[in-house]
Amino acid sequence: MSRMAAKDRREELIAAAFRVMVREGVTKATTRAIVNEAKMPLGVFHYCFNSREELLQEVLTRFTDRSAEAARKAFQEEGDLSARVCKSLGTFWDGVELSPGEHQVTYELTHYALRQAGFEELARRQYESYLEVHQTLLTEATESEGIRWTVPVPVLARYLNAVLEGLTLCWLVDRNSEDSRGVLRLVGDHLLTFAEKKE
Amino acid sequence: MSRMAAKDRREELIAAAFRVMVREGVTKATTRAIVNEAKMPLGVFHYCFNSREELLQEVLTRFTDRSAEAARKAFQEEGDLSARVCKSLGTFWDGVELSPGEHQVTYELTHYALRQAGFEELARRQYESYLEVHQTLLTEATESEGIRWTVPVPVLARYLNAVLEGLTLCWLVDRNSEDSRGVLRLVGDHLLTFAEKKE
DNA sequence: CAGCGTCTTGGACGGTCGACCAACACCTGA
DNA sequence: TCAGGTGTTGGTCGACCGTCCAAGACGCTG
Repeated sequence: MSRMAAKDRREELIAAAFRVMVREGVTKATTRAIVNEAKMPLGVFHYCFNSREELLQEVLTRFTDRSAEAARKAFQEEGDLSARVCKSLGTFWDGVELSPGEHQVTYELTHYALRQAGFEELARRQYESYLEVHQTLLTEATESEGIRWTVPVPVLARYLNAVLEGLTLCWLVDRNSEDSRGVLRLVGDHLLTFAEKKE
Repeated sequence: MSRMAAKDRREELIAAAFRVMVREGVTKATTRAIVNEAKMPLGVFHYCFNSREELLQEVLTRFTDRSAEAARKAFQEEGDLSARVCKSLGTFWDGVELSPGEHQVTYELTHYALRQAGFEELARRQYESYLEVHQTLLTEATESEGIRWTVPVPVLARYLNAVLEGLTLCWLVDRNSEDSRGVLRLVGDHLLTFAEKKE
């Protein structure tokens, strides 16, 4: 194998682990499966990582950041509040249907973290990040649209997060897009009822 | 060990597996952990089950039935529609906070089933059951309250399922009861806006 | 009592896993 | 040039896993 800095190999291993997880699930992402995906000999693994858990930690935080980034990108800037909410939800959902595996893995990682001693904090950070993104976007809308929310923003954020996560999970199982989008419309309209013109 | 019919041992093993999963997670429920929990020698396992997967199948379907039963029980029969919806959601939530482990396992089993070749159908049946319970209860309310829903019942059922599952998942991670109950109130009120007096 | 299903048990097999290590190859700077 | 830090490699270790089996114990029936 051509010589490569340990740092670079770490990144490639993380990317390989990412692919394996999306394709086959978290439990199947063994050290051997990962180095095989990266086309590296097994010995490389523990030269770059102290343990498999260290890799998993890294992957989980990247997934979390990735989700947050995707959510932020889904947030539309143009049009009136109604159009923006509708578009944002639609864009989020397109992402789900486009890459179901990635979303599936985020759930698996959460449950893995909840059961792994010393990993609970990572799961907590994951959901803290989710909620924070929703809060930020809700608050941003407040300023740019000249409205205020008639319900506490943390509650609204949790509501949105719950619906989106629950809906995604259900779709991952039964793939019923039509009803799912119906729910999305329901929630979008519902959200608008909490927006009140300022003054 | 005292003599016992294979059928009875099966039930005890299923119950033991149930306990191990709730306590330590699905992946930790190995054949050895299960027979140990049941205080039986290892050999018993494959005398009662053809494979570990056969046990898991059994446990998953029981969990599914159990959830459906719990949901049906949470459905309140007394009072007007508003009080019933409010009480039902409250009862469901009390169940979540009372036994988080059980709910956590249902998610783990879902994701396990989605990744296991030949098990996808079980996961599908699980969520089909969830949705069906919601539909049934919504339709029941239709008749006993003399109303009709202004939104297709399957969409409403999926909405409820999504919120409850997503909210539970989020709570399992961050244990924020206050905001969770706030969301529940939001959703309860929202649901009522879809009820329309008949004629 | 003998015979025969049913149940019990401890041990063993092959496989996979995370982790580790000694030996070697390479590159750089003194 | 050569010594020492850095990267590479294949093999190996002990642990744990699901599964299987032989040998025997039990209890009913004829």
